[in-house]
Amino acid sequence: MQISPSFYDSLSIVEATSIQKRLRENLNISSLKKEIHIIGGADISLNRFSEVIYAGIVLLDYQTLTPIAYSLIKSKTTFPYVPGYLAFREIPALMMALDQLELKPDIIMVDGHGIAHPRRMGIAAHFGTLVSIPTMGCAKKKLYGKYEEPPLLKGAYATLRAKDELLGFVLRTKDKVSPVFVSPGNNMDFDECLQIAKHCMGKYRLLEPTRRAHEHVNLFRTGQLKEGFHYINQQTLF
DNA sequence: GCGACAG
DNA sequence: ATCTTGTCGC
Repeated sequence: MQISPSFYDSLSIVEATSIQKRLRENLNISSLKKEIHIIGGADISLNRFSEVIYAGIVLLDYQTLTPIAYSLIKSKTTFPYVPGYLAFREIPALMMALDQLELKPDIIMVDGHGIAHPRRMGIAAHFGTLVSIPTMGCAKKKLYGKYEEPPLLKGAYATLRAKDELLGFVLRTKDKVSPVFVSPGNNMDFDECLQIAKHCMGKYRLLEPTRRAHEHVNLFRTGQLKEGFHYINQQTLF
């Protein structure tokens, strides 16, 4: 057997929904009270119409936002993309990428939503209930909730909410670009989520952890990087 | 019944 | 998500 069969692939949407409702009981949105030295960025890449998915987690030094190492895994998924159920499609592969890490990050930023989800179980929240590392989500588009457009200045933000419940934030990561949506996944609170997101803003629209993860899984899919765990050669100038 | 709808 | 040229704005 080349690829581990996934339990998630056998689920129906109805079954997936009940799993989300059950996992929601395990959510813990409270301060991580821990210093962050390494942050991980998680993302997946795939060819259209293919069941093969390329997953990756890139580790960055939190202070400098410099990539330190990365884990890449090629896997398969048959669970379809259905808004609200992204976790069932991507988590099995992300779990393999995490297991393969020889160095574990203090927190992980996942490409997708945390609790900014109809049942508060976006991929980052779901992943966070399955692993021992705090998680948060950063998505490029809204899935659930309402918000007012934040000012067009980098760093400006608005709250994302459902009824009166706070779900996350809509953050302008760069002047005059569409904002990103950040929300806690598990074992982190709202303020920390926002502070971390602001800390990770670079010169691009995407936050550095997810931007680097996206970059790496794409290089992997196109054959420019190899599967496995690799430290990044910190080349010294001169 | 009609929109909205992560990747 | 991925494909994909030119084009508009700063």
